[in-house]
Amino acid sequence: MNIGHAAEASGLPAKTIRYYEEIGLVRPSRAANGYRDFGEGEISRLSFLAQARSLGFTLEECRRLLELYSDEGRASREVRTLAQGHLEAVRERIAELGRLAQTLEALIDRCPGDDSPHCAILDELTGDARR
Amino acid sequence: MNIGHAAEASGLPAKTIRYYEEIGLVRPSRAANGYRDFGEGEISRLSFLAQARSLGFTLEECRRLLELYSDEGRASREVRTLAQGHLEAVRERIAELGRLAQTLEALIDRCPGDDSPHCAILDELTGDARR
DNA sequence: ATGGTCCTTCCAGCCGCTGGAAGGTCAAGC
DNA sequence: GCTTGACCTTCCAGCGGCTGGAAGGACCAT
Repeated sequence: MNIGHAAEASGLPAKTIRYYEEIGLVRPSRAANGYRDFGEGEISRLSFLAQARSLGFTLEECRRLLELYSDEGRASREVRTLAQGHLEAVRERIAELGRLAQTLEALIDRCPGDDSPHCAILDELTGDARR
Repeated sequence: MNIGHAAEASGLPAKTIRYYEEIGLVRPSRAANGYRDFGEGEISRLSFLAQARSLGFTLEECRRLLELYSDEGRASREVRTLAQGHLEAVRERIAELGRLAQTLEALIDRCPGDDSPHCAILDELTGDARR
């Protein structure tokens, strides 16, 4: 299976697959003509990566997840802990963005949004927010 | 005012200030010895940038905000629109991360997290989620 | 033989910095 | 006057995770 088909099968762009090979996440064999040749196992890894990435795991987390995936003797605790950590990071990010959104909302509310130059948003940015 | 003091005054690292100069967000003059020399105006711009960045505006948005800031004839509508767009982007990101968190939570709940190798998270990633 | 579609490698760029190397400048203390 | 140390300068490289493009080889159908 060459890279084009692997891309179609896994849902990842060919460019991304080459990149994943470069950083050692997949190791396709090579055909006589130099083309990459993806077997079942490699396709599985690629699909796995596509899924894990879509859940927001970093590539390093993906690397660890792949290790656990191919380790029959893994403890599910390890997977869970990894996922928990990621979830925690996502939640923190959400909280951070939530505070941001609130601040922005408040500022937008106080900006007239008309032809006049006065604007609470600029006031905040310049530190003229008092008054 | 040299870059070290400008950094202290604005709250931005000196490296960042140099970078901002490189991309044309600030234009400090130079002293005879080649050192950057920041006047009041430049310090204001740096503080403005620090604030705007902390509200999550991209550097391109910051550039536009600085333009509006120094345009006495601006219409506050323009600032508001820019901020609205940014807020919208933040909200979308929050929604996206919220969906992510929910999915992760559900998966984590279904993973025993013990010594056994079976794990709903890995099942999801491999596409074995049915059953 | 020709054309079109694949594949290969390599290099560069996105964003917003950040680190480090190599060297110039300045102020204080001996 | 000389050294030390803290500043400053430029330049280059790297982070994550790709993405685009150029230049050239391979394959397949006509």
